[in-house]
Amino acid sequence: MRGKVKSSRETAVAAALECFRRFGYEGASLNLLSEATGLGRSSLYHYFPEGKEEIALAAAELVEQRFNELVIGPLQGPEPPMVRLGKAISGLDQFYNGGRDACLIDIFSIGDTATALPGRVKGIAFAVIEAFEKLSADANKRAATNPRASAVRAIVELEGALVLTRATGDRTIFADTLSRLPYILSVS
Amino acid sequence: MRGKVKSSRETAVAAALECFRRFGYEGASLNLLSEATGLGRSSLYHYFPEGKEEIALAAAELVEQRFNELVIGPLQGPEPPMVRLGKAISGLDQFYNGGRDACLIDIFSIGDTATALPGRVKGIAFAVIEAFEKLSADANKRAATNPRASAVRAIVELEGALVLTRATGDRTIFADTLSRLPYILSVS
DNA sequence: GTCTATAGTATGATAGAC
DNA sequence: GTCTATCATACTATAGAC
Repeated sequence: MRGKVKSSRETAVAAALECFRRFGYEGASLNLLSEATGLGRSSLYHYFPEGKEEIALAAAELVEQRFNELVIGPLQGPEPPMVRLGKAISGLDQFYNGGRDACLIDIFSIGDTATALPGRVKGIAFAVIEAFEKLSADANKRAATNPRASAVRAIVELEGALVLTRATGDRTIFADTLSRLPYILSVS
Repeated sequence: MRGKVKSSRETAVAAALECFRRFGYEGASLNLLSEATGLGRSSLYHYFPEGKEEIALAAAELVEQRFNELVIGPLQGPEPPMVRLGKAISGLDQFYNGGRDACLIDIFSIGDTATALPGRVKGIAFAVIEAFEKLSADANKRAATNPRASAVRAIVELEGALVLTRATGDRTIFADTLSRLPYILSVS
């Protein structure tokens, strides 16, 4: 029985994640979360007894899992660096929906949001930086590049592109940044 | 009497701006705004009859004014491009408090925030892009650079650096981005 | 201009029937 | 597991005394 279709909780977390990305932590009210998940406020408390903070934490965990599948995993594959980066770029485009969806690193670092949340997304940020760093190091084994600085700059440009794409509505900004990643990380 | 010191409204807007930058639009409740401004909820409605949205709009206008003074004005000065950019970099460092304070372009583009707000900050974003673009064009009059793309990339890196600095607490990210601006804009 | 008081609504969260 | 009903609190906003 279990495993055949996604459980209510799983689908609920995915819907809640959309909510948080669109409206922010404070903006995603239980009413919105209830509508988005189709669960009813009380049912939400059945799946997430600790309330809103637990929903947000589950959303952050889902992001971590998806990022591992779509970005970090491909970056660590056995193929040549450029192939790995190509897969990661596709994953990033998918994860951020072509620049339309916000990043929790941005969203969950605003305000006095609950204690566990900023730490969780901070961890994801560092994991991505490390993965980019290793890729850049692999691609430049005897060159005098600075993989760490390049990796940080890659995340900086991705986060900035998402902000500016959201603010201006111009999705070419995000697309251009994706296409710049090989250059930023010195992977060719 | 009036004019000697800043009016209550002016100081209130400055305090409210701090609130919005720290907690976001939804997170900055009237209680927080009342505490921060020292005005009392009712007094806030005396200065801003339309309520919270008017306060946020006034904050956005203050940002526009400060940005003109600290960044856009210096960029348009008569000095050589590198001197102008140096002043703008100092202005950016001051405006963003060394990376500690968020950008309204980010904050006010989250959620279903009131109608006038996203448009207002979008305007500021385009104004900065244009100013950077002209500076880069001035500095590369017969070179084959792309001033528009460079200007967009400068804002992208600034916004991204602010996000990542806020999320990680590492202010060197913002400082490094400031020091990269001459390179990004091909101004030397 | 600032205050107290308060309206009316939305919030996060709980209890208990089914 | 989902429902209705409800709690206490916080929210934005208004009215009116001073």
